[in-house]
Amino acid sequence: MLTTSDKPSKPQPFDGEGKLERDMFAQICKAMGHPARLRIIEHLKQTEGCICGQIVEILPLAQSTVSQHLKILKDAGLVRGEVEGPRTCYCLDRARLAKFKQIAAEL
Amino acid sequence: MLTTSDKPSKPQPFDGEGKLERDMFAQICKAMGHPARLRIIEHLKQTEGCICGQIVEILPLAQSTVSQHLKILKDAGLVRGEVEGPRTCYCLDRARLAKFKQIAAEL
DNA sequence: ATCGTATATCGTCGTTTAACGATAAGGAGC
DNA sequence: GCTCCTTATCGTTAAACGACGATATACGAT
Repeated sequence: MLTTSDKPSKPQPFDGEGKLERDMFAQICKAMGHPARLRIIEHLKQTEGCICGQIVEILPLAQSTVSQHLKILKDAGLVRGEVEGPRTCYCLDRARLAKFKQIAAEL
Repeated sequence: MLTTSDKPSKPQPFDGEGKLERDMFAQICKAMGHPARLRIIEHLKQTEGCICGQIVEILPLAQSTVSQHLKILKDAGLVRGEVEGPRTCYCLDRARLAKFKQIAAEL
């Protein structure tokens, strides 16, 4: 938890408690720390699952670049991709996004 | 705003409306996308202004590295540093943090 | 004026990111 | 079987990051 905790008074390398959650949160933040990826999240938010190709059309970026961004979002757990025949359908992991919001809110 | 907007139906380079706020939010996210910087924010949160040296003691990083992290946080507007004689007192910009939370919440 | 302390900045190095084009892999349809 | 179409991955490049030590700067104190 990122809430106020008892300080261990020992200057441990990075603090044990909260470290895992902090690292996770940092990864999500990092994933969202790029306008193109935020744009993708916004779009996914209001479309409830869409084909990768559509995302490519929205952004002024090459298809391979968009694929990279999607991978980063997937690695952060913010997005899931389900293969659907020859194409892939991406959708927001709303639970994950909610988790992010929750941690952010108690920051 | 990151809320639902009318789609311009033109694949503009990145979409005009919301771009500024999105870029700003992306910068803040990026700044928070590192465990050490999150750690700094957490500490600043519960100390209400503290000397740079204290932060250096908390983190297992060199003084110059910490200074760099503080600069990044300052550039993102999350932190303010006031020179106080020979030392510098850093404190959270809580309004900025609130802004971040607000945008995050309406994501 | 000098010394010591605290902080910022510089220069460097290795790693990662962001972008691209080109290529491979996996179906759908002929 | 081939041939599109869609997406992922590879290889490359330039730029940015993260870390460090060393140095410069700015004050307080002696």
